[in-house]
Amino acid sequence: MLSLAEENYLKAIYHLHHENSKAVSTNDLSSILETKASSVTDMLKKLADKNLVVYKKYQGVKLSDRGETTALKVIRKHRLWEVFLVEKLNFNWDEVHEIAEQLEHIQSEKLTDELDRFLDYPKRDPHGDPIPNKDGQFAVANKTMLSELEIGESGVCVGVKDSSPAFLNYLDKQAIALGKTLIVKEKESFDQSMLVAYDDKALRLSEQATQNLYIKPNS
Amino acid sequence: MLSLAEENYLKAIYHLHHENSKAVSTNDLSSILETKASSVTDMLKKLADKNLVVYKKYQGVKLSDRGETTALKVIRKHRLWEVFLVEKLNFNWDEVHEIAEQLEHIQSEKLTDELDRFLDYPKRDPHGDPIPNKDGQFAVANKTMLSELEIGESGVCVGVKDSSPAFLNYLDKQAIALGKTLIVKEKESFDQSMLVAYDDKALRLSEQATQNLYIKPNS
DNA sequence: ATAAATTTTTAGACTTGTCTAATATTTTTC
DNA sequence: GAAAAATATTAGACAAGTCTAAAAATTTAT
Repeated sequence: MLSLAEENYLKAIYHLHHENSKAVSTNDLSSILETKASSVTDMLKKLADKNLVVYKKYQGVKLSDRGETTALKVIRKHRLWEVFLVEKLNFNWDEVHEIAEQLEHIQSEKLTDELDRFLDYPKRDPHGDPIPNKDGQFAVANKTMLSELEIGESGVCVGVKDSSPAFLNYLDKQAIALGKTLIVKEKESFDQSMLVAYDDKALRLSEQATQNLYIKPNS
Repeated sequence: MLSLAEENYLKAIYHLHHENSKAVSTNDLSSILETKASSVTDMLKKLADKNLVVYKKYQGVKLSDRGETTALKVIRKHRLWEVFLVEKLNFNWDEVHEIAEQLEHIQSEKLTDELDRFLDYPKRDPHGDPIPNKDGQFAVANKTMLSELEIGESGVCVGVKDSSPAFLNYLDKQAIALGKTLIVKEKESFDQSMLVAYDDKALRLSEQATQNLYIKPNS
């Protein structure tokens, strides 16, 4: 039975590893987890003792199979609860992360599986992230960053990389939501901003924005 | 912002106080909370410093107004989650307590209130206990222990005092559920057991059982 | 390829909530 | 109303998870 802190470390290692698939550094973990590097080192030793991670001093860390399974269970719970909050309890997609951070640590396999059934086995959370099934498996979507599209290309919004309330709120304000179709009208080489068209209007998006919106390209 | 341990102490003080309305003893708390008496003393000092309880050495403890409000919020959440688990997630009434013990500590007023709405403002949890509203108010039911009924009297099951899985399972096995009407046929003065009739059958219940079933008497 | 900068680890300390053992207070009993 | 029993508190210790400051290892730059 893992502590809340241990589960949070495993989740953070999972996410960092899947961003740039190499061993995760102490500093990256400390910045994500908002702790000091020395605390991270302490915890990595403990997780290594429990065979949840593979850790060699000064070499970074990665999850063991057991660690990955555990991380995926926590992520599954996090995303299912997010769906619940949005679909059943009238939450907006920018309000759910913080609460799901708490709910993801509730221990009850039956609870998780019944919640999954109650929500009708959702495949994605409100931010477009895939929900692992009971066995930790999930579909990898065919998607690119909006910033990768060329002028004239179009696609459907299918997710966000940055799911901070600030970004999600900004998208709400621009009426950009998952499912909307965007067409790239211009790309400004000076600042990498883009002019995109949707819903009969056009909008300029900063590089910051286009590098955080996932698109499923048309064709 | 209170810790999980602090919330559990407040809840335990609340429950013990409402059983036999006098100041709650250190030993009673330690037995409910499964800790040592010395740990209880330590925590009571801390809660007194935070003005959540009124505590004088060797004199027992009771909740301050602020402490009672806090305890009622935790109890409200516990009971709402129990309703959710039974009504929406197919749990039996003997399975929900343990999970609700975890869920009751989730911090989000909006979550609690939306859950309340989603469940259509339930008045009682699956064990018949009242659910405090947003302001901490709840209806006190007109009920007595089954053991208090005389021969020939009848009433409807409206709650259980002991909500341990063992007792709830026993009731399930006897097909006794909330809402059932019971009629007292015999009372045995030797061991205080009772013969009760319901659903066209008769059953002998031990004193242990009759002292843990709440009945709303007919007339 | 060495010096400087960065990253990581170690050592020792603090907080929360718990424990055991010893002591103090209250309650019960005779 | 004293002695015995029960209850409660204090003192000191420990584990988990964190911190700061100092030391060690690695990476980068010249």
